[in-house]
Amino acid sequence: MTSESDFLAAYDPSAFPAVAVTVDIAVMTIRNGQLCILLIQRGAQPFQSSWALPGGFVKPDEDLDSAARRELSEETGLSTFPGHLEQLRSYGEPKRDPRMRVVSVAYIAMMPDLPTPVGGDDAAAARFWAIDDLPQLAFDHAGIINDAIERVRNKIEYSPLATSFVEEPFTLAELRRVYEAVWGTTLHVANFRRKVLSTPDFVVAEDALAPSGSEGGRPAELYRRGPARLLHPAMLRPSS
Amino acid sequence: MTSESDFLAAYDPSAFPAVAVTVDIAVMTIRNGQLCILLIQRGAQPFQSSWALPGGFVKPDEDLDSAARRELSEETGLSTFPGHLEQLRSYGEPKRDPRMRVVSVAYIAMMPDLPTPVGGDDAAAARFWAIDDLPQLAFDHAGIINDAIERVRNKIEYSPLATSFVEEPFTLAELRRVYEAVWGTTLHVANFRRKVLSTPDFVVAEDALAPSGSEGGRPAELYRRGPARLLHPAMLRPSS
DNA sequence: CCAATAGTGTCTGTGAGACATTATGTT
DNA sequence: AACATAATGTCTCACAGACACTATTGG
Repeated sequence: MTSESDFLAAYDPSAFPAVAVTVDIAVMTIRNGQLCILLIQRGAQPFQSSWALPGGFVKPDEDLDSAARRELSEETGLSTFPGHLEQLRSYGEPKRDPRMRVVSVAYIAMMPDLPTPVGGDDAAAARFWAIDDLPQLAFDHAGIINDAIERVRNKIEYSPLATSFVEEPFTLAELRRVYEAVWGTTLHVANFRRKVLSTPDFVVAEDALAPSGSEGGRPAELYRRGPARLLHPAMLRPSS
Repeated sequence: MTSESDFLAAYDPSAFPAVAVTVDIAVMTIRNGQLCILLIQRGAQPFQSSWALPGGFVKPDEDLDSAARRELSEETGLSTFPGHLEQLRSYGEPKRDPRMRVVSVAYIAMMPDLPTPVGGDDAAAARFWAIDDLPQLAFDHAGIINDAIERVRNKIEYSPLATSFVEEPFTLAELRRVYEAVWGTTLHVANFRRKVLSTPDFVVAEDALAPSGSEGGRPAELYRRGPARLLHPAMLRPSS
C-alpha cells in the first residue's frame, strides 16, 4: 500500500498534503560559566515580540544540513561557522504553528564564546540567554530547547563535543568549565585532569603554556582537540 | 528575517516550497539469533520490486508519531503494536526520491519475534531480513538502516530497550541473546547475569521458573521489565 | 612571605572480565 | 550415570572519587 500511494502521489500532487519544512537551530555556547542559547526576537505575528530559535524554511533543492548551515551563517554573521552542527530531531505536531502545517527539523550547534557580536543581516534583536533564565518562547521551542540541552548533556559524556565550546588551544581548566556549565555541577580538578588525559586521543598536548591570568597562579599547559570521535573510557557525569 | 518570511508564507502558500513528508520505519526483531529488519517489496516505480522500509505519507492533522504508529499497525497487522517506537532522525536530501521533494522522518521500532505473520492489508510481500544479508534497497533506505542499527547498538547500553525484543516474562538467557544478536558478539554468561541484576530496576524477578527446554538443563528463573528508564551502571559493550 | 591556580601521587571502593564451582533439570 | 544449562563464588585489574602534596605564577 505504501508503494501504491507513493505511485499515486507522483502523478497527483494534491494526493499528499502540503507541508512546510523548516529548520530550527539551538546555537549553544558557554558564557560566564553558564550554558547559553541564541534566540531571536520575532517581529511579526504570531508570537510577535516573543523569543524564538533562529531558523527558516528549507529551500527547494536544498539539503537539510545545508539549510541549517545557511541559517547559521545568516544569524551569527559568520561566513564559516566555527563549531559543531548536528541534527537533533523533527517536530511535527499538527497545531505547533497556528498558521499552517509546519514540520521543523531541529539542529544543535555548539560554538566557543566569541567576542564577535551575533545578529545577522536583519535588524531583529538577537542575543544569548542563559538556559536557566529563558524568556517566554514561541511555538514549541521551549520543548525543543529542553531536548537539545538533554542531548548535549548526554553527548559530552561519550564524545569529544565539549571541545567545540572552546577555542584552540585551550587549557584543561577551560574544558572543565565547559563540563561544569553544561552539567550544572562542579568537578574535581585533579580527577578531571586524570580522566581527560587517560582517554586516548581526546586532547593532544601543545608544547606551550597559557598566559597567566590576572589572579596569579601557575600557568596552564595548552591542548588541542585530538582525533578521537568517541571517548573510551567515557567522561561519566557524577550520579548524585 | 525568519519572522518575516514566516509571515509572508502564511499568506502566500507559493512562497514556500511544497514538500511531501513521509515516515519510514525500521521495525526490528531478533530471529534465529540474528537482528532482523522488516522490509516490504515495492510494487510500483520507482525502484519497482526493490525492497524498502515500510512507511507512507503523513496525513493532514496527523502527528508524526501517530503516523508512524498507524503505518506500524497497517504493516504488521497488529492493532496494538507490542514494542517500542521512537524517532530516529530525518532525511531530506533533495534527490533522495526521484519523483519529488520528500522529507522522510525515520522511526525505529523494536518487537519480540512473534509467530504472528507480518504483512498487512495489502498483497505486497513483506518479511524480516537479517541485517547482514539485506537485499538491494530502494531510495536511501540502506543508509537509514545503518543509522538505525547504530542507534540500537548504542541505546541498549544505557537504556532498558533490549527488553523490547523479548516477550514477558523472559529469562536472562533470552535477554543475553538479544544483546549478543544486536552487538554481534558473545557475552560471558555469569558476568552478564551479575551486571543485569546489579543494575537497579532493570529487571524484576518473577517468582517462577521457565519450562525446561528440549536440550535439558536447569530451568531458568523468569523476569519482567523493571521501572528503570536509564541503566546505572550501563551495560557496556565489549571494546575488542 | 601569602594567595591562587596547575599539576602529581596515592589510597580506597566499585564494577568488569575471567574462571572455578555448585545446582537442577533431561536423556 | 552423562550431559546441558542455570546460578553462585572468587580473584584480579581498571577506573572513579577523595585527598594530600608539590610546582609555579602574581601580589
